[in-house]
Amino acid sequence: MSDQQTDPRADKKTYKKTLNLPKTGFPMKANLVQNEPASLKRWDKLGLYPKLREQGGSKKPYVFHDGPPYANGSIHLGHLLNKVLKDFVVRTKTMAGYDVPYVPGWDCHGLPIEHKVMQELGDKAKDMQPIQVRRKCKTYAEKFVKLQTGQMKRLLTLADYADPYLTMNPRYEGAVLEVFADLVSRDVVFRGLKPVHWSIENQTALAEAELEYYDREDTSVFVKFDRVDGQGSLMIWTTTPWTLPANLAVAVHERYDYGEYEVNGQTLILAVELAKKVLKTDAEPKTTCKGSELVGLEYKHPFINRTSKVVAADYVTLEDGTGLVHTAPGHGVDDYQTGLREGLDVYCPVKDDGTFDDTAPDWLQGVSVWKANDLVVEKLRESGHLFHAEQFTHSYPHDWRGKSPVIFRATEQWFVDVNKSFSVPSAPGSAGGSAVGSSSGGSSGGAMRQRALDVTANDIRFFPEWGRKRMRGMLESRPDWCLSRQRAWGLPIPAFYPPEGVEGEPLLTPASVLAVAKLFREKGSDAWFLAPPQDLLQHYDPAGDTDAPPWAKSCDLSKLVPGADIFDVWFESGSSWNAVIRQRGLAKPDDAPTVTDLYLEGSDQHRGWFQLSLLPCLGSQGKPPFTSVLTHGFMVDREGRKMSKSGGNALDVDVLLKDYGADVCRWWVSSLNSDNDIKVDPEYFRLAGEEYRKVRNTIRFLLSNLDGFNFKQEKVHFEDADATSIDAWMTRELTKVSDTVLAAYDGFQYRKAHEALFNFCNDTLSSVYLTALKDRLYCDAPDSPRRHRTQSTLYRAATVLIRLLAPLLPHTADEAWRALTGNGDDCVHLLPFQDVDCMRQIPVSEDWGALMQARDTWLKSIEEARQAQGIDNPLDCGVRVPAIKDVACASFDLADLADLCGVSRFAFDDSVQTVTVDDLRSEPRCERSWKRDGTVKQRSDGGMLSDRDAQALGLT
RNA sequence: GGGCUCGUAGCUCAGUUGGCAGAGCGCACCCCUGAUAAGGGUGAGGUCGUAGGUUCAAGUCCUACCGGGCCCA
Repeated sequence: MSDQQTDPRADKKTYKKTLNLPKTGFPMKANLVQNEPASLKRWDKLGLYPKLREQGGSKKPYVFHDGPPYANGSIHLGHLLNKVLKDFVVRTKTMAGYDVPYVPGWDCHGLPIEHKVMQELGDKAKDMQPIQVRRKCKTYAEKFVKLQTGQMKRLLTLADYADPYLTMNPRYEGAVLEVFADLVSRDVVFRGLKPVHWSIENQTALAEAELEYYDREDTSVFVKFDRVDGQGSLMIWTTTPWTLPANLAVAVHERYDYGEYEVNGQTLILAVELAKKVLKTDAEPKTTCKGSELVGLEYKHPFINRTSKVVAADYVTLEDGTGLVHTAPGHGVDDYQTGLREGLDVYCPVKDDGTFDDTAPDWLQGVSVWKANDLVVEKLRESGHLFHAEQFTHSYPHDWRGKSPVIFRATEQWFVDVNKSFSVPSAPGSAGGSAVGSSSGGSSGGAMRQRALDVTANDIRFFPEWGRKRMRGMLESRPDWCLSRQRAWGLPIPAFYPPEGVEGEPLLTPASVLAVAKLFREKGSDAWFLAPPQDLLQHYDPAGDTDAPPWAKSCDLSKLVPGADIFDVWFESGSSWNAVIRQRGLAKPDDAPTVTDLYLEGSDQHRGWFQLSLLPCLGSQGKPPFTSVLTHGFMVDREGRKMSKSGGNALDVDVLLKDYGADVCRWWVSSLNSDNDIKVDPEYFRLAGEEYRKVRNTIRFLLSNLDGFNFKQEKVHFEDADATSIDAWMTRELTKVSDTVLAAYDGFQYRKAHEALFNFCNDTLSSVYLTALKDRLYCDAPDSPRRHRTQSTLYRAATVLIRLLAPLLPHTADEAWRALTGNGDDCVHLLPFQDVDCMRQIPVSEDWGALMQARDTWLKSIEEARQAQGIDNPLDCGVRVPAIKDVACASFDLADLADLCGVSRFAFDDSVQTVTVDDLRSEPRCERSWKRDGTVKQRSDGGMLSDRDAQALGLT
């Protein structure tokens, strides 16, 4: 006995075995990198996604639509953020009681893939037919869909990966054409001119990505454009003299100063700031004016019988030239925009082969543009319009394949007119073939732009709210939508041109488009490149189509010439509300104001997918595709700079998953304010891992103290007398955290949920409640009512907490849930959030708020006293405090309060003015609970024990 | 250059209609050793991007500027 008293280790040995110490199979170490893939397999085996669909039959649907990432490359941090946020939506809405079918998709067509494939093919590409290139592209896209699918699954995202949507699938292609047919029937699709980069060598349009810039020496000229009123000349500058025949305007900047200068008896007008450099003189201008005063001034073309006007444009600069910009809408993008605004023709006298057509002056007809440069200069010199010519070296675009210089040239393209009013037949919506041709009794009129502005202002919800402004600005400034591209890898625009020798508009009617749609649905769009025209139109009868152009009605279909244009890929992805949501029967009812509930993408998609889904949907259905638009920001590094592979500051998702696991990455995502820029650094994942461990350990403590406890059989029903118990307080806290987190989930505020959950684990549970419980959990008799009441509460905490965490930490929550139920086949993801209404019935003293607030000051006093009196262990302290105003102090269990302070004894004592800490070291210590309880005395086994501990051991 | 947006503690972020600058992490010091590669307590940290203005009072409203981001040009 004396040994036991002198050697504390002996105490341990004696009584440790008599305690109810925590025990669980839920390990402290998560080992996510190994265990998460195992979870994936288990969910696959269980059929989690299909099971949820079965369950969902009776539930209200929540229609959430995935925007398609591009099927190219490995996923990056932006995908991680986007996909995890989307998964939060899917999982929180599912657990909130909705049916949330979620079809992931990929954007498969388009230039980046075609470009990559062409690069890989190298010289071989030149001899290949479009269909051969397309097959390579398809294989390429499939490869990356597969790769990315695996990576997205690894992020533990829940989606219909068994049946994703691919924009290159036949059923998808058919559905896109059905949307297009609707737009055609609204009469908003037209053919117009637009300048594009044109390779003369390959006689094809090129995209920006297919250009390579090299230095090139050209003749630059300063040219005098004589004023119609004879009062001098406008001086312009250009490095492409061959574009002068297409000059239709001169642009000035309204705010710049322009001056009239006398040179060799002529009056020349140019920007004051550039006069010295151009005229090589210090002469002062005769007069000056603002550019705005020049607007409207008429001038004569130097060698064509034509007058044009000065217009204003804000892209005019004072870096080169004269401040007066030669404007040829057929030969430049800026020029084209200006031309549109000013109502100028998109005039382009240059043919496919780079020679001038018969609208050009006769001395240029048939001449190539490169030869024309010299001819034009010579002509200007002869007529006295040339002020100066010099060789000029500048960076100039070249065809990436042939390395030959390209030109800007207006070509015929397909457009959607966003300013033309149309009406939409009333429900049922078309985009499936029901409404062909014009229809009466449609919905209200208005052009696409105006309709889009209206719904943006009034009907759509934006998260964050400023998305509304951003969308509006982009809609206001957008031009007509150019739908066509001159490429191979895409969805063909199903237009047919008349046979050679026949004049007329191309055949493109609602019925002809739907006929091709039907064919594509059956055979895929490869048919366009394989089948003869009469087969492409096998579902079409021109004679019965009132919209068909006259020539087509009597034409032998086999003589038609299929067009070579494909759709802008944005039209394909912008039709996904039809090609995925409506086609799969997932849409909201036809009479609902929108097709889906939510689109969620990066904020760049205000211009991209959001807008380009909104426009076709308004055109086809007369209503927006989404009720709500949720956006997130972009990844930047810790200095706030953009992340890029070339910048060397990009993080690899595979590496992050390997180092931290998906749940930690997801926990990080949930911690973000994702409205705006998101700073990323490896360090932040380490910190997220630390927080994750904290949460995991808290759950582990809950589970480890529920070992052997059967909630259904042993749960304690709270009586009124329990209202002042610490367990009642915890129950109230549970309802609070549940309310907070569910409200945050409902409003997509995952950061708020994250914060509430972490603080609940870290503070409410770990620091306050669980710490206070240790004594009773470990030392009370295993089946004591007090311990059972606490375990009932622990169980409730576990079930509420684990389910709230499930959307954020799918693996860990699942693992914990199976540990809680003891059934390895259970799956928390098949359950709704825990209903806490039954817990609200449990009586709770309203005094707990004041007590918990007071606890902070008690702890501070205890700390100070321990420092002052040299008391190491708080269990060597007793605390006496004066009664708290308006609190029924007498009704509280002093043992609860002592445990909340971590001391051996607690009392309300009106004889003290302030918190008083007593040194209890002279009193005997219970060798089992280590508390200096007043009841400690020697027991029948010889140990010094308190009443409670003696009772627990059955000793007297 | 234009539209939208952001700048608060070392880090991540809260800060409603103007009313005494907050939380968590990290850090420092201490405790426990019966959650143990865990757990608890206490504490230090800020000229709210800069400069003006409105106001009794500004992180918050206004103006300009500086530095980021997205989308355009």
